Amino acid sequence: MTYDVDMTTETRSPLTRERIIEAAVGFADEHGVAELSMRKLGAELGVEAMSLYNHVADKGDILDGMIDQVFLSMPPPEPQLDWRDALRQAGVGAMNAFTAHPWVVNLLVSRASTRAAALAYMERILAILTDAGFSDADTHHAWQLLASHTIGYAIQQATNPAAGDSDANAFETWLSRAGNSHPNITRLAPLIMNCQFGREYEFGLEVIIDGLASRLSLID
Amino acid sequence: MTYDVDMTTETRSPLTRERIIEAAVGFADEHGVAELSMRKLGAELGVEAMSLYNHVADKGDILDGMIDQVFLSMPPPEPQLDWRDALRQAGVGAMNAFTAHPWVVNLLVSRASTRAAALAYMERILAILTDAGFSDADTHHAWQLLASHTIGYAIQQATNPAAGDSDANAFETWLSRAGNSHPNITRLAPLIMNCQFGREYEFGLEVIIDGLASRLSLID
DNA sequence: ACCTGAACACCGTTCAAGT
DNA sequence: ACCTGAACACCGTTCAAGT
Repeated sequence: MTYDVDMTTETRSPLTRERIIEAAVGFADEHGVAELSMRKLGAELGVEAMSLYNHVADKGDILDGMIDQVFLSMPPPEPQLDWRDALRQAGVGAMNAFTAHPWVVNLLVSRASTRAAALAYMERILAILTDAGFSDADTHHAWQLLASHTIGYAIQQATNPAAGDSDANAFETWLSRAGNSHPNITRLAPLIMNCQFGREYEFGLEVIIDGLASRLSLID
Repeated sequence: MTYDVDMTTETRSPLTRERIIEAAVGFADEHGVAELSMRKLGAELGVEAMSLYNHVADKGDILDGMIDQVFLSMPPPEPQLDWRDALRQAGVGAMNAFTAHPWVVNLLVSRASTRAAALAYMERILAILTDAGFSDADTHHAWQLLASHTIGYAIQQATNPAAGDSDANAFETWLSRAGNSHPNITRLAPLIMNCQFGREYEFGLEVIIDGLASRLSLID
């Protein structure tokens, strides 16, 4: 005895590239990107691994799509903002996305591919700087500095020795064993273990923006 | 008929953890860390893959050893230096090591393990800052800022869209297709493609050191 | 003590076969 | 047009067997 209405079952919508990438992002958020495999992703979607190849070129295509989706989730800065506020908003928006999806910095490094969405983000920052009056050379310098700062903090956060359950333990056991020969780390251990990366990031962002502003004031 | 002296053959010295890691570093320098496998590494050493397990715990043990070796290759800053020069020397030394072994930033991100050699590097920087007169909180801020800057540039360099042979082409073909909607990237393309990351890094390092110095002068 | 072959459980991917 | 099972070439790793 069969029913016509099987809309109530879990897997209704047909497979698409979009749905596959969405599921991959969810899987990576939950289990980390290292655990992601075609077979597991297929199972997540109620399908065999080989079916995925009807909608994506290969696994790399999925990983690229995941990078794109994270960058697309960063809201564009509101256009009426002062360039300082625009940079703050763009920076914090990127940092938030990297915090929500820590695996993306791993993908950015390991794939070394320039994704369209990442270039769109870059274009936004370059526009802010150019409109603020920076020369081409200084706009490029500033982009490098801002991008490095953001990526650098995202990585510090993602690889924080004192984050996670087991890692905090690992850091403490290392301290109890090697602490004597590392007096400064020992003394600063509480600060290191309770590091608020978001605040550290914003502190550094202010330093950089101030530095850029003083450079701009030299010109006009 | 056998000879006692087989010192002339290629594989004389016995297998050790040290030799394995050394070979792994050389392999990664040449082929990239993604290509590294136990079987290939064994072949490189004239031995079956399974023999490696007599000297290392597992592949992760090798990867950790590779991280250690890169950090150990960074020379400690000369002790008599002014703190600004000491930071410059430590920063440039780290950047040079990351340039010579671009795969290490990949390992740092993907493994998220805190290695003893990396902590020794951290201890050096903390000592410089503390000796210069920074408070504990500011020493921690400064470490975060300097480390983020260094890691960030290393990654920008390792994933540079205009580096390598095929990637430069990829960036140019992307430009010819999407350049119209990205006027700032198009205008700055020559700067982007000829970016001297080492110089960009040092430019940013000076900005950071100046910012730190002004913070220090507020105190005394 | 150290090395090895065979085996196991996993990969990404191809391809002929199904509907 | 889309999904599948079997297969291929590769992983990391274990283990009993060799010397």
